[in-house]
This record gives sequence, structure tokens and C-alpha cells, in this order.
Amino acid sequence: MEEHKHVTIYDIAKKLNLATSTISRALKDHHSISDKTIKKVKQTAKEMGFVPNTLAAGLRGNKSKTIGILIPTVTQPFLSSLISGIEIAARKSEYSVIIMQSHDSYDVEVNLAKSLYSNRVSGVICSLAMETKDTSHFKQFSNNNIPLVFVDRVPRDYDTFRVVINNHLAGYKATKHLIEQGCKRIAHLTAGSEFGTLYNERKRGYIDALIEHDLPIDEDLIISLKHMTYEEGVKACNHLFNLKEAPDGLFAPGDILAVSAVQTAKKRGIKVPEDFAVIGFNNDPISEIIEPNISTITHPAEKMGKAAAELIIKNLKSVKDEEDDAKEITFLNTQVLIRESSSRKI
Amino acid sequence: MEEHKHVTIYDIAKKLNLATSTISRALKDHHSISDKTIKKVKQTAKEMGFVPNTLAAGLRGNKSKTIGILIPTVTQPFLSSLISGIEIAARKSEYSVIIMQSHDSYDVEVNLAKSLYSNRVSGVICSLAMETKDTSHFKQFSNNNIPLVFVDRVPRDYDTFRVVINNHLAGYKATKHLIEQGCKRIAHLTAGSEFGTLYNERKRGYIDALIEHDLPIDEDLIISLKHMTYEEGVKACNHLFNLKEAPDGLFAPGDILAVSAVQTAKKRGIKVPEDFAVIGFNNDPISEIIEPNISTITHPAEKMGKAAAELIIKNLKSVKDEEDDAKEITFLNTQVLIRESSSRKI
DNA sequence: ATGAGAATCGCAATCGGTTGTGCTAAAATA
DNA sequence: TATTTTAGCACAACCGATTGCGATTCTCAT
Repeated sequence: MEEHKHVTIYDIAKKLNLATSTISRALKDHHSISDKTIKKVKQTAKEMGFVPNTLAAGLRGNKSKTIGILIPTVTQPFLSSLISGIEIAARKSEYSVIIMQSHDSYDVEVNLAKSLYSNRVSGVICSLAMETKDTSHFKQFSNNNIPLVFVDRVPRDYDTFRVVINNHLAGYKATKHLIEQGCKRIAHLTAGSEFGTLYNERKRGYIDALIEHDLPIDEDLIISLKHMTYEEGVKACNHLFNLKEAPDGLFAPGDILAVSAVQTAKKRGIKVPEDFAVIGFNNDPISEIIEPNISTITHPAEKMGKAAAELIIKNLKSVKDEEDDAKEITFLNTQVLIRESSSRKI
Repeated sequence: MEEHKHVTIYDIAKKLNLATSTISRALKDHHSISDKTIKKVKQTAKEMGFVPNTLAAGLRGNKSKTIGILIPTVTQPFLSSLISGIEIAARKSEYSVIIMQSHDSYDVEVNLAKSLYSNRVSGVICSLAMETKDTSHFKQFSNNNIPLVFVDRVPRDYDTFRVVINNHLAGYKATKHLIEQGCKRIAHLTAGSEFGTLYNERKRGYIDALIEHDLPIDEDLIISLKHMTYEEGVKACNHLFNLKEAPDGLFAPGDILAVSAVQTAKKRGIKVPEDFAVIGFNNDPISEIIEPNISTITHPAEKMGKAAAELIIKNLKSVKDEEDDAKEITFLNTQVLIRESSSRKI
């Protein structure tokens, strides 16, 4: 197999009898290069099939026009949509995207963070692993002016960019909706001992809604899960239905859990939404296909990804404009989508 | 903000009064370095917080320990699972994964291929865009000994690695299953004017099964879609149900289409599977959650991703072992999962 | 025509590992 | 003791683009 040698700016320089510096500048429309030189350089660059070597540029500038994504997994609808949003926004500014999965493991996350740093990514977008209770492995980015954005599962105490929704408000709205449908004993699933704020906030919203409507808070109706999976959802729901005083509603902080609840209820002959109203979270594709389709809270995954990527890129451009108020939390709106699983015809 | 300077092998060398070459070799257990030197170097490297600069290494060796993924989108269950498999296998060998979405556009795919090349990826894994009818933009990889693996949506005529299932056999098995359930008029959805082989193969399997069982091939029952979406599925199914002689079964080459078929049927009062049996493809999560849950063909996405990544990594290691029979098509097994949407109690 | 200033372009260092080659000292063999 | 090996490490070129600074050429105005 023949070894095609890569075409470099040196080759172009030699062919045109110019200095490599001129080539380099011409290729990026530097003002100190004449228009005709620029045109000539670009022309022959194309003819020779020149493709810039990102690595060389990255080494020199100590950055790689690459955004690192560090998330639990890529297979959850919310996260794959997030990735999509990031990728689209990044590409628009000619950034590449490199992806790593923590699988919700703290140790893995620590390793991958180092690997991202090793790759000299220009910025990092992260949604924390379930296990993570300490974020010191992100200091290497902060310490080196590598913009860091946490999305969705954000740490409680790290002073950096965040892109989140108002989880408290969302939890409140979801619960209030159920109350308005006549539910008196609303159950809630949440994450056990969480370091981040996401599920805690939703739970707070749930509790505040109950309080506001003079409903009692029954700890028996609040179940902590280790993982947000279908199986754990089924287990929790069966537990709930076996209570002496079973719930008549459920706010699940994820659509998969809502699906498991609806199906577990049906299996036991419990009518949804008449006997048991359910609202989920995220507006996953499945929520509107399942029967009954599931009320949920919208979660603008792609928009959040776009916002996160743009935060990084903007911050990278304006190195000198110290003015722009960094470290800012971005809130985005969410809506209650009322569908069959919670609309009682009262 | 303080500018932490990166620790380099030069810093380590200075501190230990050794040459940088010794540090470099020691860090990767080169045989020409004594054990105690290795130990000492690794020790102080850790103490000083040394993190290797991937870009520098990549520039020197003209490769980046990175695998590029070029696929239509990351939000389809099959593709996100594929990514997951690739990422896991890649990480095991300390490769990173960089992802790009063609959004089924040929022009975008061409651009992204160039970008991957510019990033000096070690290898490329690609599932072709729907639009793509020409693969000359992949020659840059082949010409430079960058391993290229096509997965699932593979080109018809490119001599390189492939990871696919036996689509003909799968289509045959799916159709045969419907026939065995008593279906006489089985419809089929497929992709219009496809350059690749995927949907054509499934269709061939469908036709061969019909022929083998002496069933007529009715072109009215075969509909070409432009995109494999829920909406197009609904449209196509409504068309089918409006035929004078409506079908009594459907082989859909994707679970989303199967879902759309089942729901369209239900909406029209057509009983599934009694009046209309359906089998999908891929075993997407939704297929077993929907009611009735949907018979389907398994498609081992993660395993295929793993296989593709391993193909690349193995091929990269053995540069000299010209022996290993490259350019080999990997076939993987698939199964018919019989669920409610197609099991008639005959 | 000539000097000031602007417009262009070249030189060479630099980023941080990698690796072929060569040198030196210690270990092995004669 | 003399000589051949071998282990252990140092030198320096190299990958390809970037960029500060200096040098040269060109443009007008005087």
C-alpha cells in the first residue's frame, strides 16, 4: 500500500516560493497578506489537496478546537439529545466533539477527566455521575482556563458555568397538576443520597406543592432509588401499591419510571388515570407513544446542549473581554405536557 | 486567574537529571530502561502531576489514538447503542472517540470526513448517510492506511472493513415467521433508491420468503419511504389499509415503523395480531414496552460497535503482520423475537 | 526624486513527546 | 588482563502549524 505523504504548508510554500508563515496567514485571511496572495495560496492549497493538521495547530496553541463531553451514558434519550445539540452547535464553529461515558462511576469519571485534559480539549461539558460526591478532579480545567460547563446533573458547590432547568419549579408544577386533578396521596420517586441538586430540587418542588395545598407529607410515599431504571421503578411501584393506604398519584422524575408505574398499575388492575394519575419527566419519545400516553415535563435537551456549547465557544473567543459576566447559571423554561396518564375528566 | 503551566517530560528530566528520551521511554516501560529508573520516573511524574500531551505525541506519530465516528445521528436507539459499544471498547485500549453527525446529508458527510482526517484520527467507523451514493470521500482514509469500518449502512462497492448483520437472512426469517402465523398478504416498507445494501437485502429476504412459500409478490404492498420516521410510517400504513385488498401482515425494517403500524391499525379498529400481524426490526427499547409489544429482529448494536472498534485497534497494532486477512466482512447473528404483535393463537 | 509610512513577507523559535543513532560504563567472556 | 557484549542513557532531529519580530517592497505625498 502506497504511503501518501500528507500535504503540508511547507509543500505549498515551496511550490509558490513563499514562506510557511505566509501560507499559514494567507489560509486564515490574515490582514497582513495581500488579497492576491491569499487567493493564490488558497487556490493551490485546494489543488494540492491540503488538509490542515489539527494536531500541529493544537500543540502550538495548546488547545485543540475540541469540546469534551463527559456524561453517564449516551443511550438515554435525554443525553443523546444533549449530545446532538452540542455537536450541532460545536460544528457550526468548527469545533469537534469527543465523548466519554462515566457509566455513573466516580472512579471512571476521574480517569476520563484526566484523559480529556490530556487531549487538551478547549472546553468540557459534563453531567455528573450518580456516584460522584466530590468534584476536585475538575479543578485541572478551572486551573488552566479551560471552560467547564455542568449540565443537568450539576454539583452542589462548584463555581462554574451551569446549564440547568428550574427543577424546583418543575417539580412544583408537576405536583400541582396532579393535585388539581384531585389527587390526595401523591407518591414520589427520587434518587438516594444525591450529591447534586437535580433530584433534590424536584423533590423540594413536590413537597412545597403539597404544603401549599395543605396536603400531608407522607414519607412512605417517597421512595429513593439507586438507579433510574425501569426495573427499579416496577419494584418501587409494587411497594407503593402494597401499602395500606396506596397512593392515587405519582410524580416520577423520569419518563422511564412513569412508564413502569403505568404498566405496573395496569397489570394490577388499577386504572390510570382514574385511580392512579401519573406524570413523568423529560418528554422522552416513549412518553407520547405508550398507551395511555404519559403526561410529562418538557426538558429541552438539544437546546441545553446548544447553550452549553455556545457558552464554551463564546467564553473561548473573548479571552480578553474579562467583562462578560462568567459563572452564570442559565435557566431555561419547562412546561407541563398534560396527556392521558393524568387527565381525569372531572 | 493563575496560569498553571503544564508539567512536561522536560520538567521531569530536569528534576531527575535525565534526558527527556529516558523519561519518555521509562513512562512506557521501554526495555532499554532499568527498572529502578522506571520506578523513579513514574514516581516523580505522579508527584509533579504530569499529564501527557496527547497532541504532541499525535503530531510526532501522525496519529492521535482517536477513533472517529461518522453517523447520521446520535439520537436513534440503534446508533446511540452503537456509539456506546464503540466507546467502551475504545477506552479499554485507551482510545478516545470523536463523534460527528451527518444528519443523513451527503454534503455534510463529505465535510465531516475531511474534518476527521484533519484530526488525524487513527481509524474511522461510519454508517452512511441516506443520501450518500458515492464514497470517494473515504479514499483519503484508505490511501493513508487509516482503517475504515462501515457499520450497518454500508456501501455497495467499497473494499474495506464492514460490520453488518445478515440482512437478507433476517428479512427472510421475519417474513417467514409472519407466513407461519398464517399471513397471506404481507406488506413491506423499505427505503427508496438506496445506494447501500441494508434495506435492499432485507427486502430480498422478504421476497425470497414469499417465493419459497408460493405467495405472490404484490408491488402494491411494498412501499418505499424517504425517511424511516413515525410519521412516514403512519402515512404508508394508512395507504396500505385503504387498498382494495388490504394486507394482513407487515414486515417493517425498523421498530419505529412497526409501532406506527400497530397504532394506526388500532386506531382504525384493525385487530393486532388477529387481523394484522406486525414484526419490526432492531429490538428498540420501545418495542417491548408498547402494547401490544412488538415482535422484532434483534440487532446487536453494542456488540457491533465493540466489534468495529476492535477491528480498528487490532488492525492498528499489527501494521507489519500483513498476513492478517483484512477486508473481511463480519457477520453477526440475529434472532426473531416473537411477541404479541405477531403471535396468533392458531 | 526621495523619505515617511504602510503593506507584505521571511526567519526562526516554539509547542511536547518520540525515536534512530551513538556513546559510555559495567558485565561477561576469553 | 584484554576484549567483546550488553545494558543504560544522552543527543538531536522530527512531526506541522503558529507567531513575534525584523526585513523588504511599495505607495504617496512633498
